[in-house]
Amino acid sequence: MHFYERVYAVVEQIPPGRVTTYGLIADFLALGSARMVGWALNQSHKSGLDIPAHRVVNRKGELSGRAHFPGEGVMQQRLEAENIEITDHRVKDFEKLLWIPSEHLL
DNA sequence: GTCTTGACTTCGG
DNA sequence: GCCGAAGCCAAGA
Repeated sequence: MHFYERVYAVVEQIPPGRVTTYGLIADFLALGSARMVGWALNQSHKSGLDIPAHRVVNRKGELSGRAHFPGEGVMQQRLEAENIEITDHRVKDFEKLLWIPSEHLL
């Protein structure tokens, strides 16, 4: 079990309409570095798995990973499809929609 | 083997 | 509140 497989497991648990951050996932899995989460998700498309990576944003609620999606604006569209409002590449009411792994997973 | 590069975060100024 | 620097750690060159 590589660390990125655990990242996928957590990301898959994020409920639709909610978001979480790289740092929270890194902390919950004790990865020691939030960058590893982003790196893991970068590999996710390669794994052929369907990971809802659009629900993972940086600590400010910005869609920092949008550039790595297949098309332009794909990340935002997927979030809007879950009733999450995006303004200027940021999640509206980010703090309210924030889903904290440690409060829901063990 | 070292060096660079990040879908990041925190701290000092 | 906004920079710049540093810390972080796994790939890829």
